Amino acid sequence: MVNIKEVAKAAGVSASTVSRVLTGNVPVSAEAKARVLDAVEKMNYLPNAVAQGLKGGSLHTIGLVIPNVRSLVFPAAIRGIEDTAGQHGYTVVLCNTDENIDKERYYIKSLRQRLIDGFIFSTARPGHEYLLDLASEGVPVVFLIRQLGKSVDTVTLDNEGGAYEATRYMLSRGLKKISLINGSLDLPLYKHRYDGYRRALGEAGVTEPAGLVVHGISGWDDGYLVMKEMLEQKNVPDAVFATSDPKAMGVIRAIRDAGLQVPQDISVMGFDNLDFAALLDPPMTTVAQPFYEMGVKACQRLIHLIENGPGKNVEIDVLPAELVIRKSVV
Amino acid sequence: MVNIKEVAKAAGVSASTVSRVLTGNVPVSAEAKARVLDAVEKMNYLPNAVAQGLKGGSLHTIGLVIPNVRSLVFPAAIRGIEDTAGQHGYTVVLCNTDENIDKERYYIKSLRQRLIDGFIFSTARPGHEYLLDLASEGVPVVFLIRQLGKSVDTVTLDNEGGAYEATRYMLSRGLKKISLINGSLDLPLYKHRYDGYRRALGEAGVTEPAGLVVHGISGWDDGYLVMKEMLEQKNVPDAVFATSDPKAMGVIRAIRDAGLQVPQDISVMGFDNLDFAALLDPPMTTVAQPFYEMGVKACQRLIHLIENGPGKNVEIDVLPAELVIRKSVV
DNA sequence: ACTATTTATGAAAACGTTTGCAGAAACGTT
DNA sequence: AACGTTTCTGCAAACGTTTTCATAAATAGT
Repeated sequence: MVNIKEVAKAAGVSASTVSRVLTGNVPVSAEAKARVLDAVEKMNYLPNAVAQGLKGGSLHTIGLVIPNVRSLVFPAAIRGIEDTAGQHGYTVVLCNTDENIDKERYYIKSLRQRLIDGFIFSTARPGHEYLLDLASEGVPVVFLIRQLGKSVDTVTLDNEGGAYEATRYMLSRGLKKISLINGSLDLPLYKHRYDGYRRALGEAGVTEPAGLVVHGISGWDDGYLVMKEMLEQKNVPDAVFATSDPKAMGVIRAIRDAGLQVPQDISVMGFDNLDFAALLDPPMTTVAQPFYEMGVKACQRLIHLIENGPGKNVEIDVLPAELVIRKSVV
Repeated sequence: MVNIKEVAKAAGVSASTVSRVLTGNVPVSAEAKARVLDAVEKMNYLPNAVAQGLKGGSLHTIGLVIPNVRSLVFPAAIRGIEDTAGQHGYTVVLCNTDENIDKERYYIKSLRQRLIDGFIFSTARPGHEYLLDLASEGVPVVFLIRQLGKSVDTVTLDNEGGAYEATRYMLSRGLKKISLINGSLDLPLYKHRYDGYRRALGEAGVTEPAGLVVHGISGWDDGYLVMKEMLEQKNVPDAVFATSDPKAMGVIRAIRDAGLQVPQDISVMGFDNLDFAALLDPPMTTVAQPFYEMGVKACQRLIHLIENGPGKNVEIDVLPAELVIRKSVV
C-alpha cells in the first residue's frame, strides 16, 4: 500500500502538506491542494487508519458484546447498531460470550488493547458488576436490552408495561387462570415481566394460580417440558403467558402433543415478536420489542459518549412495548 | 493506559527488554525477566495492539461481509467464524451490505485502511467479480456459502446433491407432481438446487410439471404469493419443494389459508433446517446445511491463508447436505 | 592471563500518520 | 521603502511498539 510520503513526493510537497490537504484542518494553497489531490487520486492513496489511530488514539471501532448471535433477539438489534455505526464511520466488532464471564473478560481485554472506542453490552446481569467499573474508569459503555444498576447509560424495554398489557389483554378476553412461564428472575427484565403480570392480576382481583407460575425457563425445549408437566399434573390453565416467543413455541407444541388446541383449549401468548411469530399456526399473539430501534439508540448514545464525553447524568432509555394481537389467544 | 516505557522504568530496564520478555523472541536474563513480569503484573500493563499493528502490519482482525444478519441462515455461520477466530486471537468485524455493491465497496475500502488481515464474503454473486481481483491482489479472501468462479477458496454446500436427495425422497413417497419454488437463478446455489431437482426427476422418468416450477422467489411472503397463485389457478401439485425454509413457511400458510392440509393434501419440503423447523406444525421435513461447521471451515481456511500465504491451489470445500425427515411430507 | 566467543542489554531507527513550531514568502499599511 | 501581518510550508517530534545494531559483560578456551 502506498503511503503519505510517496504521495508527497509525487505531488512535490512535504508529507505534512498532504496530511493538511486530506484532513482539511489547516489552509493550503489552491495550487498545492490540486497537485496533492491529483496524486492521491492517481496513486489510489488511502491513509493508514492504524497509524492515524496510534497518533490520535482512536480507530473508530466499537465492541458489541452479546451472549450469542444465534439467539433470535439479537440480529435485529445488531443490524440497528451496525447501520448507525456505519453512518458515523465506525466499525463494529462482534463478541459472543455465552454468558461466560471469562470469555467476556478476555474480549474486553483484547478489545481495549486494540484501542476500541467504546462498548455496547447485552450481557449485563448480577455478577457482572465489573462492567460498571469499566464504565466508571471512563470507558464509554452502554447497556442494551439488559439493565444493571442505574449508573450506566442503558437502552431497554418497558418490560413491566409490556407484560402488564399482555396480561390485561388476556384477562379482557375472559381468561382467568393464567399461567406464567418466565425466564430467570436473576435478569431484571424477567423480574419486571413478572411484576407487570402481577400488577394486572392484582388490579383485576385475581390471584396467582397455584403451581402455574414458574421461573427460570429458557428456550423452547424448557418451555415444552414445563407445559408437559403441567398437563400431566392435570393442572390445566386457561391461558399461558410465556415470556419469550421460543418458550411459547415449546408450550404450543406440548399442548398439541397432549391432543389439545390453541387457542380453543388453551390460549398462548408470547413475548418478543420474533420475525416468524406471524407465520406460525396459529399466528402468535405476542408483545413486540423494537429491537432494531433499540440498537440504533444504543449506538447513537455510545457514539455521543465517545465524541462528547459523558453527559452530566446517565440516560436510561425505556422504550415502549407494543401488544400485537394475532390468533393464539381466544 | 500505561505504556511500555513506564513498565521499563518501574522494572529498571529499557523498553527493549520489556518487549523482549513479552514477545519471548530473544533470551533475557532470568532476573530481569522476573522484574519485568512483576512490573507488568503490578501495573496491569497490556501492550497496545495498534502500535504493534503499525509495526508489524497486522491487527489480527478479519472482516466478515454478509448481506444481512437478520437472514436466518447467517447467525450460526457467524458463530462458527467468531469462535474459531477467537481461538486464534483474531477479532471479527461484521458488515451488512444488503446486496448493495456500493456498501460492499465502502466496507472493503474502510477495512483495508484499518489493516484488516483478510475477508470472508458471503456476498459473492455475478456482478461482484471485483472480489476476485481483490483476492488476486494478494488480499486473503474466502467465500462462504455462495461461490463465484473457481479462483478463490470457498466453503459451500453440495446444493445439487441436497436437492437431488430431497426430490428423490418425495418421489419415493409416491409423490409425482412436485412443484419447485426456487430462489433466483443468478445465484449458483439456486441453480444447483434446480439441477438436483431435475436430475432426480429425470432418473425417475417424470417430467417437470408445467407451471409449477418457479424461480426468483425470496422470503416467506413471496412464497406465500406463488403458492396462493397456483392454488387459485387450480394447478395443484402433490408436493412442493421450497428451496429455503422461509419460502416453505409461506407456502404452508397459503395452503392452510386455502383450507387444505399439510401433508395430507399437499406435502411441503424446505431447505436449510433453520432452528425452528422442528418446532413448526407439522415439523418440517427439510435439507440441513451445516452452517456452524461451514463458518468454522471458512475461518480456518482464512487464517491459514493469512498466516501461510496462498497455497499452490485453491480449495473449494463442498460440504454434504443432510436430509432431515420430519412430518411435512407424507 | 589473555583472547575469542557467547550472552544480555540499551540506544536508536522504523512503522505511517498528525501537528506544534518556526521560517519564508506574499501581502497590506503607513 | 520599511515594517507588520497574514498565509503557507517544511522540519521534527510524537503516538507505542519491535528489532537491528553495537557495546558491555560474562563465559570459555588455550
